[in-house]
Amino acid sequence: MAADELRRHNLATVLERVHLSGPLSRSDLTVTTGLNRSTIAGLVGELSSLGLVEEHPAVRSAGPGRPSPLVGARPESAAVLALELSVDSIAVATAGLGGHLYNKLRVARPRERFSPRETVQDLAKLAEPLLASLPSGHNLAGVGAAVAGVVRRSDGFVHLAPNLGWHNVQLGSMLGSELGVSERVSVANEADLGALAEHRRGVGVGVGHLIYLSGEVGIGAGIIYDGKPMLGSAGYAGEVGHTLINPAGRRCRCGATGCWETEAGEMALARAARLPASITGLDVVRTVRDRAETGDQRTLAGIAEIGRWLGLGIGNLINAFNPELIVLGGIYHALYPYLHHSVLEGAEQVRLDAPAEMVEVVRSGLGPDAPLMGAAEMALSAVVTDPASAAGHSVLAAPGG
Amino acid sequence: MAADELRRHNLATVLERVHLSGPLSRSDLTVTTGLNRSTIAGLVGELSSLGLVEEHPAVRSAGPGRPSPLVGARPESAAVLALELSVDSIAVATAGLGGHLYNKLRVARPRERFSPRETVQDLAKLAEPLLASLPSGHNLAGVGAAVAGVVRRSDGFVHLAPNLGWHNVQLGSMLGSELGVSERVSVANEADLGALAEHRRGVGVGVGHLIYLSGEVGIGAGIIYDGKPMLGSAGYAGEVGHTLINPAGRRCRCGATGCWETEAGEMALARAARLPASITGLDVVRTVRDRAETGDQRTLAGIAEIGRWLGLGIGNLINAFNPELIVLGGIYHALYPYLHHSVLEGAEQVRLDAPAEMVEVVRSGLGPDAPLMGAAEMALSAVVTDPASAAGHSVLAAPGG
DNA sequence: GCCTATATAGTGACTTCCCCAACAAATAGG
DNA sequence: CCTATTTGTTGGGGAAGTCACTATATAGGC
Repeated sequence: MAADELRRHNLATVLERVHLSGPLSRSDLTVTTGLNRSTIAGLVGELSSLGLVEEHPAVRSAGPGRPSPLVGARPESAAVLALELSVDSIAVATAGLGGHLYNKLRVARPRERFSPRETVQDLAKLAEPLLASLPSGHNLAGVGAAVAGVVRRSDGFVHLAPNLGWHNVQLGSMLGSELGVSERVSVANEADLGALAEHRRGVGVGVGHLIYLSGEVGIGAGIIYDGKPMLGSAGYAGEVGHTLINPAGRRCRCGATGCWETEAGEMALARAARLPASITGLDVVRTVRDRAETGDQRTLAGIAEIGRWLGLGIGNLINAFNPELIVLGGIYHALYPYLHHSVLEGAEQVRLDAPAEMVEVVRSGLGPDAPLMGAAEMALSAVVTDPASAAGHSVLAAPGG
Repeated sequence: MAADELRRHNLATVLERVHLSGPLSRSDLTVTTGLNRSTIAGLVGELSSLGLVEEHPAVRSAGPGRPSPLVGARPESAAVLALELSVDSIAVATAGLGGHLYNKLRVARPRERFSPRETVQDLAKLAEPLLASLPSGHNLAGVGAAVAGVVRRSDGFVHLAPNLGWHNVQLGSMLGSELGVSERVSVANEADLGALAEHRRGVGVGVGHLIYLSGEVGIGAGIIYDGKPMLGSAGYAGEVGHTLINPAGRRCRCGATGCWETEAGEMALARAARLPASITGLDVVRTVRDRAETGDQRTLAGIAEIGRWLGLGIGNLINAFNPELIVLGGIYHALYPYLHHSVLEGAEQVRLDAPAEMVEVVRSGLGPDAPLMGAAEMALSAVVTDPASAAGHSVLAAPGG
């Protein structure tokens, strides 16, 4: 490691703590980073002169001694635009350093096939007022997008998004040109970003190893390994929807037989809950939940059945990844109260070599917005990782919205 | 990161290159580390004075310019003892920094239940002559052990080793006291170490993401993620033998139904190849291979069947981990020529969202010794990771064997 | 209200480590 | 034998973190 990387690394460490944990006193920073007081002073000073953090006089005084000023992130120093392209809706949000959420907007969409161009234009229209209402003097540091599909991170190329009907779409560059953003448009898989969001702002804060399961039409997993997103060699890790779990099962839309999502996904739910074929799309989960609320036995049994299959697959994931936490998002978040018993039952059916009490299965803390929040966090990461070079660079090609 | 960690980190980087790639010229080191010539000179000098590396005059002269001396690891500066506790054999080896193998000894064992104490004593007896024949002036830097079981790394506690009939064994400390070694006895899972070995010395050199499959009685996976062993939160990642793959399948020894190893493990092989029940243990694979060599159709069909199941599970792992390489060890190494077609067939049956040509399935390069070599590498890692503090510390409580 | 103990910030000297530039050394090729 | 090229060596310089000392601000006891 070169000498200048040391400084960058330490700046990033300090900014990351402040970004993730909220305002911290300088002495907190000394303790948690292990760096010297003088060093922290220098680092905070530099971050402060970059405009990324602000020092406030200490508020609460906890015991004797000179009070330590609080170091807090300045949200407007790095604002980002977060986008979500999901099966049933698109959403936009603006957020700032420190996790501050300025605004959020979600619009339902029918499950028709929208072309990439239409979708990108719709997103830009949604984003316009949000960008315009950002505080003056803000600095747009980047754009992040969550897509329900298989994405190459390096350039935001969408290999495949079956539920959007997309195939080989240059989404990254399309978003960049439509939004008038010159660089730093990052695109990632919905589940991966859900995992990131839950790890940073949701139920997974402080948990080093977790798996987020995004159940929409299919099933996707986002994996946090040792506190960092685990993407695999090309970014396709966690594509678990079509893992084989039941060779004697039903035929999947993908052509194979017995894929996990065929047994535990939305279509399996509709079938197990005996919904009429007329109910489709978002209405599947809505109807199932409504009926479950009334205590309808047939529905509850159907939920339990897909819960069991979900649990079996979760057991497999636990054996493979040894996580501390499984976070259920998407439709599993919506149905969690009726689902979690059978999920645990299914998971316990798979023999675990690790003591079972080491894993917890919980409901997503951020709910349907997890991927969107993850997109914001991803965009903010560029600033946090390299504060010195990222600060002050606005990403807009031309001023104005 | 504190200031002194920088030096340690750079020393480790240089020593690691030399350890893994063999003798390198100083200018190679400058290029690959990105550090300055002067810095490399200083680092090499320090490693040299610690006795860990040696400089030799440049041999081959490749073009004009002043020849760059070669920096090579000194094996005797950090020798290690590697142990393997496997289902059908135990093995010991001595190796030195740079991957130099001094000696190796493997002894077959019947598949009876040996107590931990017996086994440890046998290992110590095997190790004695190897330790005695190490070059004088050697420095025993540590001991590494590979076990076919679920191991807690921190203290070498064996939770479960079904094929050894063990349960909650303090293997680490038992080995330490039996060998007269005061510290640095590390114990790990066989498959994890197989993966490490293949990554460092086998077919996976230079491959950042690979999965090693160890097929003995059961199936275990060792995962290298981004060049580093992926252990999971508690070290139990890769325990894939009992992942569910066929709910309509046979009952597994573990009590569950349709575990992967029930469909693709050794017992499944014996059944599929229609071996008489009298053939057990090591003889299963031997017999199957012998019959396959003669072209026996029934045997070949049986191998193909378990190959297909193996491939299906591999497809699942590819979807979950997105590796670049799958390395087949254990019985799959032995049967590879008759197996690999059906494995690929099975893997292709699972739909991959990543382009399939990005994954390769290959035969282990180190064969049956992969876990043993991995144990050596694990023990050497302590020295490589922290050269300054590790050098010169011998691990033997008392001199002599 | 004042004093003391405690905890933390500020400051400047110091050390370590890496980088750089100039020079020296060793080789290939003409 | 000379030149171009590459690399080791050396000493100066700068950046970053550490340390010791001093200054400051609070809590709590008298």
